[in-house]
Amino acid sequence: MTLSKNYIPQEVENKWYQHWVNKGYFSSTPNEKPAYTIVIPPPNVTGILHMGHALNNSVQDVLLRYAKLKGYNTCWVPGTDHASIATEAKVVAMLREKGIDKNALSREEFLGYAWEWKEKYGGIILEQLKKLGCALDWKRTAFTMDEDYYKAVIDVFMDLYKKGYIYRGVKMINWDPKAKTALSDEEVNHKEVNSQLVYINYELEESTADRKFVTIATVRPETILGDTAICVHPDDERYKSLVGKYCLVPLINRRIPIITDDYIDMEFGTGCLKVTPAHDINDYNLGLKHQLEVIDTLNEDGTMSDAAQLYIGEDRFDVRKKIVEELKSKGHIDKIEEYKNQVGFSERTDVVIEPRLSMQWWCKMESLAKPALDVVMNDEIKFYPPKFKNTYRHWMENIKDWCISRQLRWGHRIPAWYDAKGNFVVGRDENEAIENYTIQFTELASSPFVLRQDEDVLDTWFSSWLWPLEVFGWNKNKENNAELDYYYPTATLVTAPEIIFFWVARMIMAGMEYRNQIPFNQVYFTGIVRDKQGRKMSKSLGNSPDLLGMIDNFGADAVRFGVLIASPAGNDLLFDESGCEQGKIFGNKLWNALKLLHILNEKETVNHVDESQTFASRWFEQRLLEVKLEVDQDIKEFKLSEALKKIYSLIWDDYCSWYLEWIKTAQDQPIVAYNIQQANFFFEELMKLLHPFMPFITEEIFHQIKERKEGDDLVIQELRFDGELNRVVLEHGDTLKSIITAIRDVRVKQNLKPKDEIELYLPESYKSALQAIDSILQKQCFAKAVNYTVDAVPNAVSFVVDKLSCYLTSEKEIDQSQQLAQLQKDLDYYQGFLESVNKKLNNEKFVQNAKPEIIEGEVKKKNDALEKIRIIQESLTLLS
RNA sequence: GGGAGCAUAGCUCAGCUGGUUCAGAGCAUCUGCCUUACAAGCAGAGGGUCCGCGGUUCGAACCCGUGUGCUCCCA
Repeated sequence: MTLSKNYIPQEVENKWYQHWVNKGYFSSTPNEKPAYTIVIPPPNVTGILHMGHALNNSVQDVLLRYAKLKGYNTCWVPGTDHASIATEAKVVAMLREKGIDKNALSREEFLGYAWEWKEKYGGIILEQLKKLGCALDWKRTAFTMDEDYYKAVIDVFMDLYKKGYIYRGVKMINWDPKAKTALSDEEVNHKEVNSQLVYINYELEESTADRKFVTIATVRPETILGDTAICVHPDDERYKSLVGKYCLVPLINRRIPIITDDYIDMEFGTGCLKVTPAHDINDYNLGLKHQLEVIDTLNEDGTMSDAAQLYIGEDRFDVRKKIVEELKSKGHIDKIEEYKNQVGFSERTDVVIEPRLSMQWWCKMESLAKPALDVVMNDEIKFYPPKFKNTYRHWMENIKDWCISRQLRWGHRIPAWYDAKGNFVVGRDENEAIENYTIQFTELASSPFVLRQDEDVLDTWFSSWLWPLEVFGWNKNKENNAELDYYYPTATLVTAPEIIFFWVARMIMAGMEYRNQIPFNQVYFTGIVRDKQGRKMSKSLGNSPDLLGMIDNFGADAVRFGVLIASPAGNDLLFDESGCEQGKIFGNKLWNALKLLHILNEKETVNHVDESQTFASRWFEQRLLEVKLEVDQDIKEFKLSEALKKIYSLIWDDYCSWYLEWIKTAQDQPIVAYNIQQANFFFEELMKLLHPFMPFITEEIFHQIKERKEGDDLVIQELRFDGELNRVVLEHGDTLKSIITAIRDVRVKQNLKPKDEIELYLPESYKSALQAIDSILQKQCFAKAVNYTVDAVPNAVSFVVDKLSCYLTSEKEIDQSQQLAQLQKDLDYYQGFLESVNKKLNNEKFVQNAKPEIIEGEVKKKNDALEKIRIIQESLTLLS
């Protein structure tokens, strides 16, 4: 086998993904092993892969593949969400390009186009997840509008309606004038914007000598056309005389009363509030209280309605400008101030939300929320990081009824039917509705009647809250559902904190309501992906990098590396392409280690004759076990970047820089059989450990280490944790590394070339411990000999490693001054250190209060420092 | 307005129950090396008022208070 100079990901990634899928490695069926289940947070069918997905899915893939390594029967369910508002917007835009108006189409025609669109574009993101290497069980791919899923959503609606949770009612809702639909509170983003606070004079009906008008302040001057009162605080001395009188709305001269309410903030503006019950939630409540008229001056598309009297059919924002000009020219403006205020924007269309009175379907939340709150607060479901428990509790304790209807066509159509008079019944289908109608409205049903189904659909989250249940056929197979029993509750949900209320909370509610079981054991909230400047990556900013381009450029493994290395548990992630670069370079390092192994495998082998020849392999075996244990713990705590860093360092530093160098032999020299055998074994183990993070290259290397039988693939291997850690061997390894590094440092400082021969002297007292490693030392340091001595060595460079005083001699001249300076520096350090330790030990209070083991430690430190000072002073005497 | 979090090397971040495994890692920087796996590399090194101030303590990056700056969530 000849290997290319560098690793070329493009040549292997597709091949292995195809192989894994063909072999069915990702598809799971219940068996006797424990299950480890993840359901993917279903991306929108409109979605294409962006950084958020890359992070989220890389994390899930790591967790899943790691669980596989630990012997679980893993199942990761893929799928997509129909995303009613986003998809409908896409379809409408597509139709517009074709010159088709949505409103000219029948419902069926529109849905025809929508399905066509979904079939064409809806699977793109899933294909992209394959590129990323995600070990998804494709046979289980689900869609929230699949036939069975659709039915489950309708059945849940029916059930909650029967339980009295779902009702119909007129309330102030968030209206999206672009999508022309109601939104839930969670779909509204509040942003601070620069506005103008316009002070407008309303003429009094009965003006007096000193007062002809009242002045109100508003940021929405166009809404004055819907005003039905002016309200002041009952205690406001300025306006007491006006209460109960009337004034006139400018331009239209509507006569409106001046009322009082202690809701008014006397400090804000002029202390006079214009009341527009149709267009503000607070004004609406005031209106209810004071029985004010409600005048809806806006159409559903955000233009002025007939009721506005003026500017009919013109857009609300155009009117805002025009009306100010008109008010100005007619002398109604007192002044205009710059003002910052919070404005709601639609999560999906980003247009300014209109508060609007509207008849909608609602779901009562209180009794659903209670058990869902409990299971999180008592840690039955664990949140990582736990700080999100607070957020969750706050929302759950202040939960409001959920507006579940949307004035859209793409989605689950509300299963309610109306007669000509507006009476309604619910039913799974028309027949059931008719049946229910004849029961509920017996008299009306006795003469011929026509039922018409509600035109609206349900909120998308009203379907996705069933995701962990219905992907396993919860509603489809109500009885004896072995799949659901086996895979549910799922193990881990990996998601963004942004959808904690939208989705996470509601899945917990659905799980508790319908199975009295939590839907997942733990929730890991990933951080928000930001760019180098710390800005959130978003479509609108256009600062999300082109992921497929990056995968083409660096390879999927490198992109995963770049994302995961920057992803500390629960913190935001500052993404920078240099991480991918590092991943690519790491891949290349692995490739080169493989090449060296090939070379070593070709060598003649010899059996070892003494233990020091196998020390390297015995040491690395311990390091490997040590890191496996640490990584295992890190992954349990979702410290994925920590885990990856440890594996990276284990491979690059311990395996490549130390271990392979230690066992390597000169070109014409044979290699110790035990070492080369272990080197291969370790490399395989390292590939297993790294595989969850970088699946492609590890699989490729696994197959390049040696010829393998059909079906002997890395992806299905299990990780071994053999034996107990031998700390003595690890310490010896550390000592060995320290001595080698110290000698290299001396060489640099003394201008000794790596190949200038030296002779090494180590303390006699450590002979028994060090002899096991001195053959490595000799080879690595290019030492002619390793000697043991009790005395200081003359004409030598001395250096201190741990508690060892070492000397080396060379043919070449030693630079005394350099050596002197170094020793003096060391001496100063240790004397300072000793002083600080003595300070503690001489402090009575320290000795009284500190724990015994701390004091013991300080005494030990003191003795170590004294020993080192003695050694250094001895060397100094020798030099001078 | 209410709540949560963050501030440690030039950059990105670790740092558990207060004590030397405490001042760390990676990247970047500097120096020397074309040493036959790897110059996408090897070897070595430098680099910090642990945000400011005050307190608790024998002892504080860590605990408490306070100020400043930033981020997020909710209304």
